[in-house]
Amino acid sequence: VTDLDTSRLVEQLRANGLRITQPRRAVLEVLAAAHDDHLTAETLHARAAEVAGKPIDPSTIYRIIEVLERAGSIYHVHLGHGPGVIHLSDHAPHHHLLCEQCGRTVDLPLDDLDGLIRSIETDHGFRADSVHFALVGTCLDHNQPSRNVP
Amino acid sequence: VTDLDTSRLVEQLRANGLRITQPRRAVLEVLAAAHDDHLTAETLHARAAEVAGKPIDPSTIYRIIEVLERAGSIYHVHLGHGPGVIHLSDHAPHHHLLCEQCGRTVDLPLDDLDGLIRSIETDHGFRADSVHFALVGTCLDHNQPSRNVP
DNA sequence: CTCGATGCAAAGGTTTTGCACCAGG
DNA sequence: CCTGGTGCAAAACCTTTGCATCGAG
Repeated sequence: VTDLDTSRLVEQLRANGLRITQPRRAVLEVLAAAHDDHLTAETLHARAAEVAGKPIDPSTIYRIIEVLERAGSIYHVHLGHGPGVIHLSDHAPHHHLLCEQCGRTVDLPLDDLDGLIRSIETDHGFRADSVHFALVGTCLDHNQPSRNVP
Repeated sequence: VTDLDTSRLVEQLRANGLRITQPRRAVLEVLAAAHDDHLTAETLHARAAEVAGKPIDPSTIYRIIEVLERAGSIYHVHLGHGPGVIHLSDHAPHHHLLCEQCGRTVDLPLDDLDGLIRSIETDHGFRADSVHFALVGTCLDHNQPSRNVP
């Protein structure tokens, strides 16, 4: 499964005339393995370096994120106060409930919001990006350690 | 109206045992005058300094924001990729449609979302902050390829 | 070979923090 | 007065950029 995901991502890069370098391959493997996790650039950096077996420069990670975003492979959004988070764009569409207390994100199935988003588009002429949605608030127990917000 | 707002904010500070200093008063006046604008810290800083008639240090602004947030007077969220935005917490509840192309926010009436927010709370144990809502997407005037989402 | 991609280093914008001094109550 | 608040300066934090070099195709 992970290998298939990686190959597919590699194809997406090739289709855009981009080179498959070692750092890029490592990033793609990490993303494919992360499934629906929301990685920060820092986490992605650390994991990719581990996969590659050698250090990768942070700036390279950010440039790869930019390239992948333009290629349509990933999304990158700032949900709360902390760093931006990244995930593959072709996962099951979902939204994020972001707890401001602990920074934890809870996934919300698309259909919970689908009707709303549609009506906003017709009523307000605003096309909501269905995977970039974040609803900020507080989860019931906000004592958990956070990845995104201290 | 603005004066009343300012006094009320001053009372909120006093109630929390906080001192009414010149920079704080200036910030409160700016906030009261801003109505439902979504100020960045930088804008707040500039306006407060103007109101005070003398320079205020940026760090002071950030500390005031922190204090006001703890006192419950204001909210402070990061809607998109840019800096955080601030507004009073007791304005007419509304939500934000944030255009990623132009950064413009469109207000969305509360009742469009009220049912949804309620059902999220019961279904997911997540209390959405009804004034902190941001739906990221693209407004009609800017239906072009995005920097973030091609 | 050639151009795109990387590493390094430095700077960018936003926010936080340490410390000595100032001023509100 | 006396503690909380401020200004200043420096750093922390996340991210971007310039430039020389490297390596994929």
